[in-house]
Amino acid sequence: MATTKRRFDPERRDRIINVALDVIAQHGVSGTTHRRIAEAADVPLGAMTYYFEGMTQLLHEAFSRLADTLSQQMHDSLAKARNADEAREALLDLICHEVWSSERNLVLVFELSAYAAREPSVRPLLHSWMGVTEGYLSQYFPPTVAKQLDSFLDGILLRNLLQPQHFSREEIADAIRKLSI
Amino acid sequence: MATTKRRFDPERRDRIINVALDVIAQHGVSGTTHRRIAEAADVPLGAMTYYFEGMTQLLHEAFSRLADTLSQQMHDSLAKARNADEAREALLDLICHEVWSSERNLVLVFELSAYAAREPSVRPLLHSWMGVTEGYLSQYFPPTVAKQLDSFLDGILLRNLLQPQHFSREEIADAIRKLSI
Amino acid sequence: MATTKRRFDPERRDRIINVALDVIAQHGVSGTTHRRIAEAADVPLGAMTYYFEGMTQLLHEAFSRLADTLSQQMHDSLAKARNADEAREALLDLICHEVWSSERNLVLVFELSAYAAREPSVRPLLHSWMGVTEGYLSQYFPPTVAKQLDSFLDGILLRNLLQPQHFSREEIADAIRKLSI
Amino acid sequence: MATTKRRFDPERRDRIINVALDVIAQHGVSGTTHRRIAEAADVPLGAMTYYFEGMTQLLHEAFSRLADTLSQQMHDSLAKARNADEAREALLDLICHEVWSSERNLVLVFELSAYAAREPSVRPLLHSWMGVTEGYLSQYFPPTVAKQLDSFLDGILLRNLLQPQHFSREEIADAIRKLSI
DNA sequence: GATGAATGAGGGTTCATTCAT
DNA sequence: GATGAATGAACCCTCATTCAT
Repeated sequence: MATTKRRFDPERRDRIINVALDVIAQHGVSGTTHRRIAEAADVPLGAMTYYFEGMTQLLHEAFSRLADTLSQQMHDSLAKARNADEAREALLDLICHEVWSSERNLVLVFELSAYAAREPSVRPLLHSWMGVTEGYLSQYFPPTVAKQLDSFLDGILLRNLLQPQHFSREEIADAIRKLSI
Repeated sequence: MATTKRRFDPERRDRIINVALDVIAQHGVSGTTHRRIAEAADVPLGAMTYYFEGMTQLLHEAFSRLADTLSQQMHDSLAKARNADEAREALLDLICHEVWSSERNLVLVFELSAYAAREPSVRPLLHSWMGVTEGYLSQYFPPTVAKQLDSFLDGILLRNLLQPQHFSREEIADAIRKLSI
Repeated sequence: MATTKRRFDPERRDRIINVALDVIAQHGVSGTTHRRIAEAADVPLGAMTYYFEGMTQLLHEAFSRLADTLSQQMHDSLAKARNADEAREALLDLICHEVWSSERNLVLVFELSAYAAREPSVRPLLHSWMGVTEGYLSQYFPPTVAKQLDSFLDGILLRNLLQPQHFSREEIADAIRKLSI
Repeated sequence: MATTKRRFDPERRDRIINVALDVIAQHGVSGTTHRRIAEAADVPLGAMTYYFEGMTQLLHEAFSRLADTLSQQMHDSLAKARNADEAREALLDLICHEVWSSERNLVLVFELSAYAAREPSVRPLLHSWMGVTEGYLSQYFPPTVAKQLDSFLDGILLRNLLQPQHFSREEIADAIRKLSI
């Protein structure tokens, strides 16, 4: 068969990382094994420790990529705002539609958080994307308000994942307004 | 032999559950094994599946106890409030001192959240304690405000765990005030 | 509940043995455990080692009972024969209908045989019922013929268990006739 | 360290199967464990599930090999017969000397039979070698006679294993003659 | 550079058996 | 006499990792 042939695949390392995130999202860190990733990525088992020092390093790289992706997506959403009103609107869009509408990302953020909670060396990854919102917001709001808005945002995410009925856009808009008057 | 004696320890099942939470807090769900729990609880390995149907049931019971404990602690903090002002103050205390000052609980909440994200059957556990705050707050504030305050609270928790420098009590009080005017 | 009450059950030991045979028939010696028997017999687990020295003794007693039962059934079938012709007919009935029509017995005989093959101390159990036929037959046929008939009978049993399409009564009758002319 | 060396042993899988049969012969299916086989085959425990899907598959392969071996041995014994007389003689040799003189094989056949009695998926293995004799015999005798002879043969085997004093060659020859006149 | 074969440590779980009651 | 609670040994199996190729 043709497909059995050894493929030249220079981006294999990259693909493994992405697949690893999929596996984490589906089975949790606890259910993430070399074997499962290798199979899902259609890569020989030996490749796992060939490309990565060990499971720990692989997890770090995967979570690192997650943080980058999230940061980038948030950047894309918030960068176009040019005043406080547009920032509020961008924030609203961010929560309701774009980044966080994907359950995969939400789940991964929890896995990352739980992992970071026990592994201080990964905490910077969390700061990297958790700080993005605050950074952009502080262009238009005082630092304290930016922090408050950011915290509220995070709280919404938590609820959205875990509660069946989501916040309405109106309720969120109202809170943003009150916090940032 | 002296050490061969059968021990009489009627609260062993209970203790195992508590120890299990410790192990989860320390090693994560992914690092939680029968063997580790048994050793930490000073209990023979065979006791694990003697007292619990399997690892799954043990995790469920452990998380269930966590949810109960949290609910109870939050109840104790919030129940004494008798008007909106006291509710605000109680909320503030809750965040800054009591329940959430323990890193153990914070970590466990993340583990529970990540676990619940993939295991719908445990989600009710999350609702059970996440709803407590909202319930009490809605005695003194309109429903929407109660939800907003609750979300803000959750966001604070997330930050407190993951960011080195915590919110100041003043900043939190300010946000609560603005959201609940 | 009424059924939970401790019953006075003087024949419990007996019942356990019978149930043990059922369990062996269903799961094989390899799948026969104290727990399974206790559950099937509706008897506390502790009773198993209370009534029986150990698994080995229990197996011996169970197989012993099997041998007795088989001997008795064969006796009942063959004892009424009063001449060579009736003996032939009884033999035929034995094979086609009575004892060996039950798959349970066939299966148990194989389990017993396999067990006896490795455990010389149980072999006498096999002789006890395998000798019955030969004993009765030797009343009407020369010793060699009796042995030949008996062997043929055993071969038929083996085939009946393992082959889908059984011998016809006619074919068996023919063989019996030829061997015992 | 010297003993840490990875061994190159291309026929290991094969050897494991053979050793598995030895273990079954010695301890029965019920006493056959990965550990015992691994030790007897001088192979690490992990190799058991590396080479075989699980215990079930290993048992199937082992019994499958047994059936093949038996078929082959019987084939070798019977194929050279060129007429009814030589077939009778070959059959006699088969019973008295060659295949069935090994107690190991006899024991294994009982284990296989008992196993097959509860596991329909292995029954074809039994047919494969039980049919060999009948196949060869039917070249020289009518179908019914072939079946009768085959059954008689099987009965002899059963007795040979379980009874101390074996049939004499003369008695067997006599029975064969009478059945196949 | 890349991989499939192989391993040993450790995973969850089952079990016959013991013993205090 | 009888039992339920409890145990430790052994079970099958999975895994990250190593190493010869």
